Amino acid sequence: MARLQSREGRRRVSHSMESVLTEAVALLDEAGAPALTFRALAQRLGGGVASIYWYVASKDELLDRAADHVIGGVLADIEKLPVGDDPIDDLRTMALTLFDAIVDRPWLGAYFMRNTDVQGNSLLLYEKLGRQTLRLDLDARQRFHAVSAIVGVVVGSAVDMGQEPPQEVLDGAVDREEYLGRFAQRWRELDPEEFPFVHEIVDEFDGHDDVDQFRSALELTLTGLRLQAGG
Amino acid sequence: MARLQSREGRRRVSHSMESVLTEAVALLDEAGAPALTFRALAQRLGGGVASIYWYVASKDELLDRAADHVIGGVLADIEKLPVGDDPIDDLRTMALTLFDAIVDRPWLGAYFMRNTDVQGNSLLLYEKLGRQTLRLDLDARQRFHAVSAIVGVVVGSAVDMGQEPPQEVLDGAVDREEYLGRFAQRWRELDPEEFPFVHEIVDEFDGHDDVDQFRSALELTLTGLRLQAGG
DNA sequence: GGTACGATAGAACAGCGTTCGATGATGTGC
DNA sequence: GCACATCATCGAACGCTGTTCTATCGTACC
Repeated sequence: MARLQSREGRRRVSHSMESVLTEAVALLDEAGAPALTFRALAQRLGGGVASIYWYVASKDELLDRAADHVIGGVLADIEKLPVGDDPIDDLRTMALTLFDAIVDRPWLGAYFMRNTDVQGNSLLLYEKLGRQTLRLDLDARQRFHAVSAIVGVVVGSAVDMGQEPPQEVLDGAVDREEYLGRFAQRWRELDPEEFPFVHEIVDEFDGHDDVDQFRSALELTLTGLRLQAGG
Repeated sequence: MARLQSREGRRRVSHSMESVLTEAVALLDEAGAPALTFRALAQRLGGGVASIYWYVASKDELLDRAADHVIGGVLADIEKLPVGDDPIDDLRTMALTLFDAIVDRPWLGAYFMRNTDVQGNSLLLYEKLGRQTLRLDLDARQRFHAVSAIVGVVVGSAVDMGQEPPQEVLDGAVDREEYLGRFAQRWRELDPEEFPFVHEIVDEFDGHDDVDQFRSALELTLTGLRLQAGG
């Protein structure tokens, strides 16, 4: 795709929507949201800054499309999943797949399903989730709310967990374990009379597993949903 | 508090942590996250930009503290609530109070409970929520997960709903109703064969009430929790 | 009254998203 | 083979941002 030619002057590089999004996501994955700048992206693509504006109208649109690009991968994974007997089991599997993608990409939460005009994959994923609720004994409103609830749990948990850690963790100077441990330590020093709950759960918090935490939250919602659908 | 004096030169203005946070939150509430800049804040306080740095070390810390400032109000509201017989009913009320505060402040979701060192109110709120779970028949891990789940639902729903609308809505040129209606219309034009679920719920989506949506999501989680606690 | 310190502020800096105008490359009609 | 419109690219500039530097003011204390 890259045809470059020059009489003697500087190179011209030709991109494509695909390559722009791929490199944008790569930047985000490698160094987090602040690393995605038009200048950094242009350098990676070997071109000029303004060229990117031929593909997207703004940084917001770039992130919308980058998000949808990632969701495309998630969607492909989800479509590979076997269809089970129990729609709620299928919902759980799909939610977990989505969670895995978001938890490593805190920026994704804020842009998921933000503008379905340019986010065809997100809409398809939404449809895929919703289709499971069609197999349950619910009315339209309950179905709408059910999918919203599941997406809410996924996004909420992922945002809560995946927020950009301070620089020291990103650098690798301090690992996540130790970072959490510091907070735990601070919590342990609180007055037990004033903070009985914090003391109750501090050991659980210290060194806890994000996926476990998410699974539990999801399970509560799915249990509620199952009950609503009549067992 | 504001003592100003000058022989003939320019005024000097004295602030306070309180006034800095109050004005910061006011800016955020009036015009959204992008409106909070150090220059805008300084002008509002009638002082210079660099003065703000005497109170906070960075914009991140400013937002951490602003978030906690708002949560302080939420906490006060929650402490006014009567203690009921059913801890789950109390959890619902508290979650709704928290939701109300976050839904109008999308930025809050991202900064809530981010750094408990400077967010004493958030920690107190977390404790308040958690204390309800102490009245339930659960183990420590379940309690930890329960509170995480509730916070996740609140933040997830609020972030999903409250994301900064495009400029036209913020200006008031287009109201929220119409903005949602546009998406609904686009959805109605999709192929019903390919998007059966979207068609099923599009009327629910169109003109839906955010609070209803959140209540439903919360109810699913609370139902699951009640079941987990043994009815 | 000098002096230390709490608090304020203007100016400058690097980096950001975005816009502008110019220019290279490409495909079409003749 | 050549003009021409269009697609795509790019460097430079603009206004804005968070942040830092350095200088200064005002107050309380000995």
